[in-house]
Amino acid sequence: MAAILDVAKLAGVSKSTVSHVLNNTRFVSSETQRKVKEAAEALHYQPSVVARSLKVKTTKSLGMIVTSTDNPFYAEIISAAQKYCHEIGYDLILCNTEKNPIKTKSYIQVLSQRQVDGILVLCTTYDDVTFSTIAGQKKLPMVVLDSGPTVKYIDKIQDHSYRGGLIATEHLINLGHTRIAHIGGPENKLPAKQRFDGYCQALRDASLPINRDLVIESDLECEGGAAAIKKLLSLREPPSAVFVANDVMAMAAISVASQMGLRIPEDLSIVGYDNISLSEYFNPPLTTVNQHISELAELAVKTLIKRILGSSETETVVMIEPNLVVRQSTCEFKA
Amino acid sequence: MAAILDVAKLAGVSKSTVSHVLNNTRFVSSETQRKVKEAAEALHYQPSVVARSLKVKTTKSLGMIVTSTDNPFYAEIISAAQKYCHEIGYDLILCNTEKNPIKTKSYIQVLSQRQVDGILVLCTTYDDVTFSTIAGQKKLPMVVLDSGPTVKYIDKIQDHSYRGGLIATEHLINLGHTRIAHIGGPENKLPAKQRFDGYCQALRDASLPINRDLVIESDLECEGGAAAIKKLLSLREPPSAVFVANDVMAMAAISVASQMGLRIPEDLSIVGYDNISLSEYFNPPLTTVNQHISELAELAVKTLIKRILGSSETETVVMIEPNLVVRQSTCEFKA
DNA sequence: ATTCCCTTTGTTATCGTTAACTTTCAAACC
DNA sequence: GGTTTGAAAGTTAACGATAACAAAGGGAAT
Repeated sequence: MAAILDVAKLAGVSKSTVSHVLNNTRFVSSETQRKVKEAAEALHYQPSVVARSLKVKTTKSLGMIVTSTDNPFYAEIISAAQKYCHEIGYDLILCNTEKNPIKTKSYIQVLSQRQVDGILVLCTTYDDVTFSTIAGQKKLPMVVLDSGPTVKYIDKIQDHSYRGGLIATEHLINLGHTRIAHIGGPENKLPAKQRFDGYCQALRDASLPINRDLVIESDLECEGGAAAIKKLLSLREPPSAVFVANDVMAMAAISVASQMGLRIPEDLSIVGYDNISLSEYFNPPLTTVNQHISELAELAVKTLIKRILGSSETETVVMIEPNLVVRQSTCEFKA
Repeated sequence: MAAILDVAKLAGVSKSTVSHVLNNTRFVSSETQRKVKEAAEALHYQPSVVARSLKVKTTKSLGMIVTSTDNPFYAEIISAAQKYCHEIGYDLILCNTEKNPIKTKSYIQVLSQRQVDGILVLCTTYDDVTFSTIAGQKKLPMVVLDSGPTVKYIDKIQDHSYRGGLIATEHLINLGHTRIAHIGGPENKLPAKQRFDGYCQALRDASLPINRDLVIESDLECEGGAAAIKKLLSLREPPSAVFVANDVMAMAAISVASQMGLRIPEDLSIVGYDNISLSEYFNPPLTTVNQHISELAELAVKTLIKRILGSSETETVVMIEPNLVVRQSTCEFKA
């Protein structure tokens, strides 16, 4: 591949002139500019970002660490983040930890060796203090999306899950339900905890009892949702509605409830959480809490970039307000 | 960040010795090894892959160009590809073209400037001859997954969509259906065309007529699937079964058919294609053609690496045999 | 004691950029 | 006419690794 020196020779100028015309970084006469551009064109010259990175000590690349890239919720965040990155001239290196702390550690090392300018951390289970240590030690900007406690050196963007849990449950209450179950995520994950708290608050506000038999802590995966709904439906007095902490569990729940002969929503109302794009086309279309996935992702990238560009304000945590989108998996309670 | 020279100084040896012990690339006395390792440890030394890349002219990174990263089928391929890449020490730079040729071009340029060692192209609509030209010109290894005609310089991995279309349709025929519709993908995409061909062949084999009213060319997205099923169901003589060219369209089809009062599968059997992980938990669980997504992705990466490592055999196209997984969205035809 | 060889480690050019520091040259000024 | 000034472009030292080449030193062979 042609290097800058080749272009310089062909154009009959020095390397630095080529660099300057291509980067518009100092005045060059239009005649020289023309020659340089023609030479670059003729040689199909592509500047080497690796050489450039070495010199300027910045790679214009970001790492993204995710527990699972094929879960639709994560996939949509990745998609939105990547899209925004490209718009502002950054590239994204994708890392999938599969909930494995060893892999997580390995990815952090890889990204650090690749000298990414910053890291986006999405809902990983790696112990957050370690992240903080690394962020502080290496001065590697990080922002956490969705999960993880507030921690030093790391900004955080998440949806306001407490509000989400609240409005989801209120919706069910307003429909006349009183036995409302909850299938939650791992309670050591903050958003899951907050959704549960919102659920509890809504019940309390309505003077409804919080029945521990009706809340199940699960894993945010289909399998967990399926297992949880089976448990709930085998109760002596099963719920008439359930608020599920994410869409894929909600879908699985609907699927197995249907298999068991229940009609959704007539016999059982279900509200999910996330508003992944498939929820609109589920059977029935899913009533769910909209997390504003792309806004979330975009804001995370923006925040990270700001940090990379040198902002040194203390860590911020931003919460995005969710809203309920009512579709057909919920309806009025009929005794 | 500490550089190799810092380590060398602290250990009291030369840069090359440090490099050699860290890379195990020539004999170093164990005493010296110890000193070097200790120094590296003490300084939290992380070698710079950008400097290394500049010197060795290889980045150990791959680009992945995809039309849409949040479609579950693509998301699962990306996930599998990324996972395998990491296992063999490569990193993945993700690029999402959103079917936009301008973006595609821009990504190719970005990846080339980043000196990725190779590119994985997934089902993009960018004109394939251009890809071929670039692959040949820049000597940038590429492999195409899923879509795109066979073209010079580029290996291709895909599932055997003709067989998939055949077995899906045979399944419906064996269940006694005779009015079998097809919702296909864009016919300029080879796998879509092949699935349709398989469908036709199965009908012919069973001496069933191929009814043009019953086949609809769509876009492989939910919206398209929804529109297509509406059209089919408004026919004077609607089908009793439909073979849909991918899972998300099949899901959308089931969803709207249900909304219109049809029971799935009693009133309408539907078979999808892909076997995305959600299909198992759809309502009802989807009968679908299993594309062996992770094998596909892994084989693509393997093929690309082989090319990168210098294999110069002529372009290969590998087809992976699909299989049918029968779940609950299909059943016997009852008049 | 000189030479040779082998083991172990050091020196240095290089990869392709960027940018600080020079240089060149012509017009303008006194 | 010589100095100043300023515009335009050139020289070169990094950036951080790798690896080809070189060298030092000790033991064995002559």
